[in-house]
Amino acid sequence: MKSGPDIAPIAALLGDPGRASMLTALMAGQALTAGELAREAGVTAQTASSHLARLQAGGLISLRRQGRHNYFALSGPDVGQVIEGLMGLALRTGHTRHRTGPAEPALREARVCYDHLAGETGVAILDNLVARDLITRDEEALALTDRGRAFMEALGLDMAKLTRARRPLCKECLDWSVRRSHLAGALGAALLERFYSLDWARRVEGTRQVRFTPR
Amino acid sequence: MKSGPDIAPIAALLGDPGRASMLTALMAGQALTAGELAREAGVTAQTASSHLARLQAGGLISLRRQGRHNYFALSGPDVGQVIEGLMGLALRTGHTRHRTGPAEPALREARVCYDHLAGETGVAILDNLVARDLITRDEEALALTDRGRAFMEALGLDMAKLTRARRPLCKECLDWSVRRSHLAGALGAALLERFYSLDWARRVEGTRQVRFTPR
DNA sequence: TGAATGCTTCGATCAGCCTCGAACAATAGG
DNA sequence: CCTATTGTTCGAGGCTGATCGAAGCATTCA
Repeated sequence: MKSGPDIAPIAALLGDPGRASMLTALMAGQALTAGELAREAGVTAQTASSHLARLQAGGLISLRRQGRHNYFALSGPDVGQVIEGLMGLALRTGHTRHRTGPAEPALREARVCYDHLAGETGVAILDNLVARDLITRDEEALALTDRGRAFMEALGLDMAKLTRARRPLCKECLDWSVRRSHLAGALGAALLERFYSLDWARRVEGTRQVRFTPR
Repeated sequence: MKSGPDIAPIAALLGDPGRASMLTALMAGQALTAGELAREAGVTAQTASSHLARLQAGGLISLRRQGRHNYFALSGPDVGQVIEGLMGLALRTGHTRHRTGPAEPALREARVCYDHLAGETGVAILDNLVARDLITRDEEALALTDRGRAFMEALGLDMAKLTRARRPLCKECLDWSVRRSHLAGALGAALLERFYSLDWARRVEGTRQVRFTPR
């Protein structure tokens, strides 16, 4: 009778607190070892191993063996998109985890959303780009202008390469903390990468925080 | 330690086959009674009642009592967005429900995605609008042109009212069947509504299918 | 080669919850 | 007022799955 994609098994994978913690940790975009993920989720190594095997079987994460370490990462940006969407839902429906922890203000300020910049800084950057007419935002839809393209090239981005990629260049990503959009897509990812290499920004080890140097 | 939104309880709500079926049925955008949802999910009324109470407690659906009927509907467009995202993930990771049912081709052709048009027809319409320069698509980001605005007004849409609404006017929504974007947002919803009132399209009772009259 | 580290598999336990039968409450219609 | 319809609550049964202890592989290092 029923047809089409079956969301229940995938949602069930996201529905366990341990697995949700692991996936949230992987939202930072970098691969983590099984041990790190176990500590992140607050479970023993055996339990984590079982969870990770299940997530991998479900196609949500990918495994890369390297010596005696097993590095796990999200299997694609779409996984991150769904998780961010769920975070927005969780916020709206009041499912917040315990009282607001100490690290939260910093996360609100600037954090990594899988592979691009999120938080108030991310939103501010997009606003700035729009104000300078480097990106047009017509009713929340984004497009890079010719001037914007030149600006990005001047910044050292290989726009031709970005355009060739199948991935959408500009994409809006709704921020669960600020409730406004920030820049995602191939351009968002490339920009953050460029910030790192220019040393305008640095990751805070082991978290999703991003700290900016005076710009 | 942990902070921020907690996605696990919400994902767990989506992770039960019965509840997933109910929510998928509600993706059609119209409110359904408890009995209809029970039939949709293939469970008894008692079981459905328990599921619905849980979904409501979780904030994913809203209840409206009307006589002896209880009408349930998704609590907002964001719920639909997340479900569509999960459908895309399910498709990519190969979680399809049984063999392709008889109704699937029709759903692929044209269906309702919460409140706007999806499927191959939806994608084709967006392509057409772009080709006629009524909407610009720069790297997958959408914006209505002045000509497009005039076109929509000529079609009988109250653009001033749509612009006033807080909801984004043009938004892209990734189609899980075609793997390309179709038009969502306030304009997408208004367009579908207009198709109905012009009798260019009709809903197939009890499904998400949309059948078009010769246009 | 032996020891240590990182991770997985196996087995057993236990809680959570999905399910439905039965009973109860509320509403519409005659 | 009585009955049919619709929906919820209660209780019991059954099953999946989360969890961890113990043991087994694989890899690195001395």
